[in-house]
Amino acid sequence: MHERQAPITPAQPADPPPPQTRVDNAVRAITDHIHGQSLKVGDKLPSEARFAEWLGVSRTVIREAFKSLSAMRIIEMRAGRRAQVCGFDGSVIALSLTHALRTEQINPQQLWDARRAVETRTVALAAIRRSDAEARRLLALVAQMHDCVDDLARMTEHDIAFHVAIAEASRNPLFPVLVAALTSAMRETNPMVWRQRRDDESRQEVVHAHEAIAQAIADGDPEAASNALARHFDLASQGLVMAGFN
Amino acid sequence: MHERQAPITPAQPADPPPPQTRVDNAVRAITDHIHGQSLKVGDKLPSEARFAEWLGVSRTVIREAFKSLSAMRIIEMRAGRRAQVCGFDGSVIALSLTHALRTEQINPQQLWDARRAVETRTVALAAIRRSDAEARRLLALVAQMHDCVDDLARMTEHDIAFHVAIAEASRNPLFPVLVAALTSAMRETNPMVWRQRRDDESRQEVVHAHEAIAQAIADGDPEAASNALARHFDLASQGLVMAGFN
DNA sequence: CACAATCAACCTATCATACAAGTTATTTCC
DNA sequence: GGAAATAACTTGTATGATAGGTTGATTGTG
Repeated sequence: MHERQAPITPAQPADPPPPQTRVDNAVRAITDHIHGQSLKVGDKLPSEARFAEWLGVSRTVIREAFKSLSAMRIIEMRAGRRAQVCGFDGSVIALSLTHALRTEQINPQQLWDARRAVETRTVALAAIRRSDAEARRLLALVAQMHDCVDDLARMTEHDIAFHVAIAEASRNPLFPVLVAALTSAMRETNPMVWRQRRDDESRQEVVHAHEAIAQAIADGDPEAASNALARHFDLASQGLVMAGFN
Repeated sequence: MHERQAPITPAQPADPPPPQTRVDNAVRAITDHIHGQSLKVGDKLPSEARFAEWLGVSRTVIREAFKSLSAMRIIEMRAGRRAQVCGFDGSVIALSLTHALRTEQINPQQLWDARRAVETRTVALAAIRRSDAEARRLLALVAQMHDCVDDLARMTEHDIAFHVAIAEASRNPLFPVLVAALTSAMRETNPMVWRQRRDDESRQEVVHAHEAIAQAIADGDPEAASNALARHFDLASQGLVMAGFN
């Protein structure tokens, strides 16, 4: 009779841990190299052949290891030149989330809630830390949104740009990345929500919500910014329900 | 004289977009297949050979595409059996963040701030939505922390488990993933912070902060939970400064 | 000497083939 | 009918070859 707390995460049927392949080892060796040599963004890695020799495996193995790291945007590969350490962006996270959405492991509602958590902080920080140029830029972005309430694609891009711009003004490089990832993962579901707002008035309402956020940030009022953001997200949530997500 | 708004993101030297390789195409074809066939977690993919035939490329190309997707945990590969669609977990995000930390694209302070943003919401939601079993579990986890203030490794694992458990109680599957990712990315820097707290008293202080959070959640008091969390993060921030990050 | 064209060396992208080893479905034997 | 042997398939790795991109050195020229 084994005592054990009911685990929240239902102990998976526990496939025995997949045996480490040579590619796995190579991946570790390569990341260790990057870390060990303190390589920074843009630094070049040794060639595939070199690693193959060092690790005593075929180039095939190194190739797959490189590709793995390239997929995770840890390195960047291009024909002819040596791989180099890659800059940090949200695309991996975005892809991961997109896949989770498509396979119904999470739903849009939950994604919006995560955005709410993150952006509640970014707007507040932005209101405090934004530069004047950033304030102007936010207002300009909102102005542009007015012009494309009927162009779904452009609207979406402006929307993403707006929220990322706020995150940038928060002066924490992690936030633009997270916001970009969470937002762009919604690219596939957002159109359905937007289509719920048929009349112009209803659409302008959304733009006005953005306007209020931009204004509050420009005013340097974190409280007002949070409130405006909350209103924006409530609108979105309302749209989600109308579109049949819940 | 070209007019243009000063871009916040310093327009990179703009390498021309890397030409699409066959592997890139294969990756897209495979994800399209998953999406198109509405494959769900655990579903099997066609064999590498099949894809190679369909796309008219060598198995090498498909292999690297598979490995890419496997690195992003979109599929899972194991010798002998066909690849299957993979479940969503935070390990990709965690790896991405770890790499960003190591290459000094972000710093621990910023990571903590992102956690603060996310967890401020998870504790509040947990206080509202937690089941009784989850409340008991949280209190039990804290109790275990008392016993290992001198065992850095166990402490770290308990700490992560605690915060993830809260995120699970928030009933949004995205949150455990995000929290796990953000938390475990700190595995490398946390020890340095912890070592700043030499005396037992100072360490118990940290445990007590956790205790307060768990109690507030058990009491179903979101306000108190947020406050307790804020206190916990202030303590951590203080530790970061002592350890020389800022 | 500066500068541009040329070339050699190196590197990645892809292919074809081969074989070992792990999994799964089938068949065979008791 | 059930268990063991086996066939068919699949992934993991190796080898060797070639095409095409990149880079830096060389060379020729104004």
